[in-house]
Amino acid sequence: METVEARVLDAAERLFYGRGLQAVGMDAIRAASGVSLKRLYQVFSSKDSLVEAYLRRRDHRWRAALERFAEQRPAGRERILAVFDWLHQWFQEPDFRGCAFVNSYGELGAGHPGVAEAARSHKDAFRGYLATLVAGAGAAEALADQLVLLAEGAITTAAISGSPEPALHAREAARALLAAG
Amino acid sequence: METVEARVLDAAERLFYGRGLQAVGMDAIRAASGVSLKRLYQVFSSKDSLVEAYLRRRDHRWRAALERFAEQRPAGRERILAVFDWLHQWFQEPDFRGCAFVNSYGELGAGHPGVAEAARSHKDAFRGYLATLVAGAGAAEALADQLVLLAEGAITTAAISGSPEPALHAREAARALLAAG
DNA sequence: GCAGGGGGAGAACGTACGTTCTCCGTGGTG
DNA sequence: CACCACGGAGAACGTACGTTCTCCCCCTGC
Repeated sequence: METVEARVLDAAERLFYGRGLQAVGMDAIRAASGVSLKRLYQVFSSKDSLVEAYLRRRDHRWRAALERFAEQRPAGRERILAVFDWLHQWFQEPDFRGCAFVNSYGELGAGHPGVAEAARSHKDAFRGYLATLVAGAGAAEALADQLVLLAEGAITTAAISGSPEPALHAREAARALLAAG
Repeated sequence: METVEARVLDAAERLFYGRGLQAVGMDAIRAASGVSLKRLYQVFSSKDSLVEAYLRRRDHRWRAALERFAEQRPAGRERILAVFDWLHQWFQEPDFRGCAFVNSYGELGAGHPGVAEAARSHKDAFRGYLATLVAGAGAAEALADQLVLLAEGAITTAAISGSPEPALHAREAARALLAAG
């Protein structure tokens, strides 16, 4: 009873995230979703609008998954370190290929304002979440910016190196910064 | 008296870095370099080989510029912090658009082994350089991995946010980690 | 002056893609 | 049964691109 929109977005996410935006044609999404081109264009008026819907849904899901995971740990330092444990788990998923927003921004960047805006707002929201965790731990607000860099760096480095280890290095650095602050 | 190869690589770097790999056609490189398609294909047998030459040259130049800058500071902690000062300068260049290797890897990633390998070896070399700086400062080797994450995160965050500030946050975090270690 | 070869401009070719259109079958409604 | 609105399959259309080819000019060596 899944809706057509959901089936299309599932296929789009698998393909766009796995192979890049420009490398995936609408026909590949039709084949992967089983939704005819005609119907597909009734639901998403263009490839651009499908790309933006993909990024929007991924942003919500990614942050919800992170928050669900972190909130199982006690607020404070524990919960901050949980972010890096979650990254470590994510990096080990077989289809992990880095940050969808960084990849999309790097591919289209300028010249595609919708994608650039999606990347900016995703990163802003992530920083905002870290800031609430930092406040909850009673640490200096500047720490949030530093944690963002560690997480961001870990995601990119894990993608390129193909190893989940950067999450552990980032976790250790975060621990040291928390202890120093 | 500039060689044809250099003119082509200059144009390729400007266009590939500024707009992405797939968004730039060979004809745009011909127009920007003033080298005819025929000559262009005599020097680079395919677009793929031009892309790889672009990444190779950029890797060398980028690391050489960083090392030239850092070596003006005294070895030790000063020289490690200089890395982040150099990033801060880079982020303010008007055509800064993040890391060419991260962008290329995100765009093509799997399915293009030459690009993936170029990204891996660039990041390895950068980590290697930081490791020598860390050793020169007498700090624990694990610090190199943490500094990589800060630098990597700063590059990506600066690109998406459009602000050079992440370099300062990364510098401050590096200072704290150095003091703690 | 002249033959020949290298190079430039751009056409040509094959392919891929975003988007739309045509044609047909089907299932619900009187 | 007759009608029709919808949806599927895939052809069609316009464009863009990687790569090669054609044609012509100019420069060199004799």
